[in-house]
Amino acid sequence: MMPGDLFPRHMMTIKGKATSLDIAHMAGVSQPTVSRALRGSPMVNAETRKRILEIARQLNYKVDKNASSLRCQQSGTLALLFFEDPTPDDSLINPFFHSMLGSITRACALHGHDLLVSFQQLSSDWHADFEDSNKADGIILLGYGDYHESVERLERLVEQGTHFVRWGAALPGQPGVSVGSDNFQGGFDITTHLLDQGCRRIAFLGHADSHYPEFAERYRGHAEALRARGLTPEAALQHDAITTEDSGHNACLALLDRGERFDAVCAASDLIAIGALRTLRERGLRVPDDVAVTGFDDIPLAGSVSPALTTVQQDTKQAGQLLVEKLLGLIAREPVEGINIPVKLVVRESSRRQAL
Amino acid sequence: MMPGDLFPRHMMTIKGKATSLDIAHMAGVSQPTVSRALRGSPMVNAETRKRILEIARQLNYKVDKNASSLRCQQSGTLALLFFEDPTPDDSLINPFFHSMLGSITRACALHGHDLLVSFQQLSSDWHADFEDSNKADGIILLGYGDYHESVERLERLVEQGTHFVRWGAALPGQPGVSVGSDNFQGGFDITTHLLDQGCRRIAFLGHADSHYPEFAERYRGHAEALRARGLTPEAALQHDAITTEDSGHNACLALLDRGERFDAVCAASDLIAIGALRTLRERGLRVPDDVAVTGFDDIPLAGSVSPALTTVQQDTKQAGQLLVEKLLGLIAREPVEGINIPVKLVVRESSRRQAL
DNA sequence: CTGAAAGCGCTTACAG
DNA sequence: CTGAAAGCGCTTACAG
Repeated sequence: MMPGDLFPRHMMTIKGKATSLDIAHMAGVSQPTVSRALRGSPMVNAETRKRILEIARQLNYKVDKNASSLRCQQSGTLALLFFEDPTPDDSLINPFFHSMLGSITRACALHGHDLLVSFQQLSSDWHADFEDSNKADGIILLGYGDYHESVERLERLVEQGTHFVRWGAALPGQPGVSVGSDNFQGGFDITTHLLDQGCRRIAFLGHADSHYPEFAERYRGHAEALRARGLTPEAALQHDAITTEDSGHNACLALLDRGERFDAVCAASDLIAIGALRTLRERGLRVPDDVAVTGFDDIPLAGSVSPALTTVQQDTKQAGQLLVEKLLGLIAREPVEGINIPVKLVVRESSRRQAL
Repeated sequence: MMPGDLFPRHMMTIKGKATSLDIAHMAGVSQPTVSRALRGSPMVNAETRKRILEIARQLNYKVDKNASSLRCQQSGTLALLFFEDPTPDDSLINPFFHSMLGSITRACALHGHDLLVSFQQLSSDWHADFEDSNKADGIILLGYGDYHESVERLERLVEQGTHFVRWGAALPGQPGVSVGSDNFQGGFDITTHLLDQGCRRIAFLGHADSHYPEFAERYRGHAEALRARGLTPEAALQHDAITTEDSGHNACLALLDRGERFDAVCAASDLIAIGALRTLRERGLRVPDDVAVTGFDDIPLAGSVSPALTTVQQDTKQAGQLLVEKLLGLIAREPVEGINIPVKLVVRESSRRQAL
């Protein structure tokens, strides 16, 4: 170290944040060597590295992510876009997505990535430019809504070469990579369970068309289970509903007011089922004795409502992990396929008939 | 434009993302002019600006955030750190925090900022270096837990000059800026309500000491309400609990097993109250007739459990907004004070006595 | 109103 | 094993 050269740079920046150049001066090495040492490069002398690391620790030095991201052209950050349903009011996010958020953040942390979160109105232009601006290396799309309204934008993302995965039914012919639950199997299993409980006329609450592919798959499983027992699905027993409690409440009400008779409600989601529970309670119908009720998702609420809700559990932990891993795969330009994750039937009181 | 100079730069980068230099070449201006035009600087000729904007649109150009953040030394990003309670398992985040997340993301968007989300184990070292690495301009801390365990780290953040706000009881002598609910008033109001319903022996479920300042404030309000009616708070009627359903269940059970008699449960949170509801149901006690029950938070579940839960509503919308605004104030080096937000009593069936 | 120059703090060839 | 050089893509004085 040259006497006249003592820490001039460091003296100047001591007030602000320390940079790798400050450390270089203090350690008497060049700035690239500091960079190498901090990144654990093997081509740095062990003692030099130790000295550098110690100084960095003392100065509470942290690598400037903007600089390193700019240089490396990748950010180590993923973006999560939540799409909200009609309710643009406060904070009524589907509880199911909350679990997903938890597992996604955890999976990101596990892979050393940070997570940007953004809520989107379905209608508005997607704020999907996190990748374009190099703030994120890829995007996770999460949220129900009319599939037909989003498919065009998905295609544009594919076209632009944006790295993204979406949570939803993984069906052939969709743009991009999807990770979802095995909705068909879930619908099949829970309907079979209702049949096993002696139910014969099962109302299905939830959209059953291509606008809502996940619900449609659940309905397909539902119908298949009926047919497997020699029953015929009746269109009159299906009523559209989106995944809110109110929507479920209204759908159940509509069927009752229309004079439909049924001994079970197979709801396309827990929130819908909880809305139906309310309708049935208001009408003095006992659950499960008069009408058995089932949901889908196994949100935390499902076990706490009264009667506790039989439902299909989605494996959110695995889902979050897979979403992150598939996305990282895409970013690494590996071949990536969509997947449907196995589900699990969870039987609780809402469908347990006393007498068989 | 010199003939020999036609788009050479552009030709080279047309495969990758467009940069401001590409646009400059195409528009026949210098790169700084492009930068100015895109940022809406008034010192750019209107026609030039128009031409530049059009080219940028065609190329789907987005400003590189890493470059601009590096240059400007600020990221336009805030970080949200969730601290989780004991349950390191999956995704059991307090539903109350979910609402907060919603309102915080919305407030961020409103102020043109992005949000990084990270979950922390309380025990581990805080991953609070988002600001040190220039990934975020400031940090929002969110999560219950033992205050004594975090206060030291909060002090270190203050010392380091980190910009942060935390959600929690805003009490004198705390390090940093806190935004919280008026927990004292909430505890006072809901206890007064129980007294108005004819309750006389009210159990309080939740920690009531300085380890959990928010709960302690609620208890203080509770005790004050009793005294205002000439009653004396009894230590035997208070039982510690953290904000989980299980903890509430156990606390209520412990009081019953200990032989305490009470005609109301004033729980320090909705989750605790819901746990208590379960205990009471298991013991064959009717709510509200035998025991009235109240919570605190007004999570979505509160209105859906049976009987629906009387509780104190925290204004999460305003909370999220204030957290973001206070933090932005700190970042802008404005003087910023903590605040306690007014709360609202929400009366539902769980405390409505038939006969007064 | 516009351009040439400098520089934010890194990482990565390249040369030794 | 280490250093000098270049450059990632911006923004901001500075000069005109």
